[in-house]
Amino acid sequence: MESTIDNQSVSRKKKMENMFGHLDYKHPPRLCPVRDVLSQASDQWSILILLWLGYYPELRFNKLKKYVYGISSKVLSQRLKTLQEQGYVEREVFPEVPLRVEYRLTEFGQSYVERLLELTEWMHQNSPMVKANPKDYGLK
Amino acid sequence: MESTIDNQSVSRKKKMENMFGHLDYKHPPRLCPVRDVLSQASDQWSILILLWLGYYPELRFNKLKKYVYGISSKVLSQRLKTLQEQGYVEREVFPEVPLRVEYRLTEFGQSYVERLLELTEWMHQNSPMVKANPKDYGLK
DNA sequence: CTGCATCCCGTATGATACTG
DNA sequence: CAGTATCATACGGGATGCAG
Repeated sequence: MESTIDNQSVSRKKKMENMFGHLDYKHPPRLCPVRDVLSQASDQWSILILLWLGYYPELRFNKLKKYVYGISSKVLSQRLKTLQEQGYVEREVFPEVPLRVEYRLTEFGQSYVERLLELTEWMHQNSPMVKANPKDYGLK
Repeated sequence: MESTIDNQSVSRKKKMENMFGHLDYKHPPRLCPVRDVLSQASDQWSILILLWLGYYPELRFNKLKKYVYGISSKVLSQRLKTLQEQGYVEREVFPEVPLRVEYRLTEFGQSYVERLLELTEWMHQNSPMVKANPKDYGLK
């Protein structure tokens, strides 16, 4: 039992050292997976957007806006832009009348959503808080 | 190949339906694992704090502050408080002179850090951006 | 329909100083 | 040492309007 915890601990340390370098806070690495990357795509809105894009093969702007209930047009377009730049999302414009724009996950995005779902699912199953605090998200 | 993608897609949908209910945006579930839980513990500072607490068995306030370079006392204590309330972190006070306070992960926190590390490690290995954008985090 | 521009505000954050 | 209090500020994000 204790050895299991130790093994986990050792595994964690190894992983961290691989990512963060020698872990000397006086000389931190130039590249930080958390600060540089994860923080760009782990906020509430981005996660919800990505999950919905993982559920449907493609989604148009206003459809997405409905599913991610509560998000504003501005924030949605901002997040989509960032997610696009970071390589999670593809945007395709169909020059029809009226204009049609479709968003879909890239392969990289698909892969990220897999991990995200594992994390979210685990949260859903394990956190006592999620079951204790039902809320209304400003739905009308 | 295509069937593999389909299977992934089916798996994703199943997971989402389990977590989010029937996925009707007009009648969203009262409980949302992303909005209620994950968003509380997936911001940049919380992740870094948790990772460091996963690396060391326990850490004192100022030590933690040094490792999570760039964080202010205020924000650190705020996050620790939240993480404590959410059940990720334990706080122990030793009424010595000078005062000593130690923080450590709960079992739940340990478990979360495992998942966080997987995600972070994957980010580190897969994102092209993390390698493309070296930065200075205000270190002196 | 898509989604950007503008205005506006509350909160989060950072710096500094101070207390138990 | 471990935080809290205060102040100044930056940023996220909502509402509205409009352009392609």
